[in-house]
Amino acid sequence: MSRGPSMPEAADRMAALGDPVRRAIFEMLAEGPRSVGDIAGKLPVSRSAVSQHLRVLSDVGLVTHESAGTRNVYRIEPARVAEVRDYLDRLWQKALFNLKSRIEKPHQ
Amino acid sequence: MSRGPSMPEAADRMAALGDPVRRAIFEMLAEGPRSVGDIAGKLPVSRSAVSQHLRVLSDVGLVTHESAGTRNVYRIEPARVAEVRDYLDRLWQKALFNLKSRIEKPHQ
DNA sequence: ACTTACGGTTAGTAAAAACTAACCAAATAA
DNA sequence: TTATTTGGTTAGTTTTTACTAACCGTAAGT
Repeated sequence: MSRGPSMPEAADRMAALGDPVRRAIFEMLAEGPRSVGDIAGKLPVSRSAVSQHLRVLSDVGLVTHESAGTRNVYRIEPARVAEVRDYLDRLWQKALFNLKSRIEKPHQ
Repeated sequence: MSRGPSMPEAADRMAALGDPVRRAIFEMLAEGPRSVGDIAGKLPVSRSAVSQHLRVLSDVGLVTHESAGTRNVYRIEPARVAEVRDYLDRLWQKALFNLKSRIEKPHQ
């Protein structure tokens, strides 16, 4: 398939959502698009920190941004969220199946 | 509700799955229950590291263990995985809704 | 009893991640 | 033009995290 050197996958997005501040940012964006300063105003970290967190989220494709004048408005990319959800759903189904089929037969 | 001081939530489980080694362990366990040494044998980290990772996964309830003699067999707790999936699903739905309803009205 | 296999815990170290402060650039307002 | 707002970037520090090595306990085998 030869995807790029480090095309972000569901796993990378999971890591991005692992940080509590980034989760807070992400949940805010789930309510609707917001500017950087707006987000920073509601969190106990500096605007710079928020900007860096948004970069991480952006790198894995979970959010996109669009500049409106001097402001930068970020929004969630729902399709990427769905991918992470589906990744977990597959693991969940697999775990369910493998627990049912080999009950009490660890690693046979 | 007064849940304990640090009852693990979906968000905490997300953080636990943020580490690549833990994700590898978790995906192995999705195939079926395995012992600590067995897992360590297939990963480029020490048995001690695996033990510590399993502790993290165990603390957030994503896995459980059961000692069989001198071995300790870990398995996935599917219900907890489903909770994380549902957490993401709610965020996804919310994001979808809020993008549709207020198009081009950032933070109004 | 001794030995081996298995795994949790601790101490200490190394690596990664998050944060603030300072700076710079671009767009708007005056 | 000059000042203000907004936000990205960098440098440097602090904090957190992951890791190995060494140790200890327990269960089973001999």
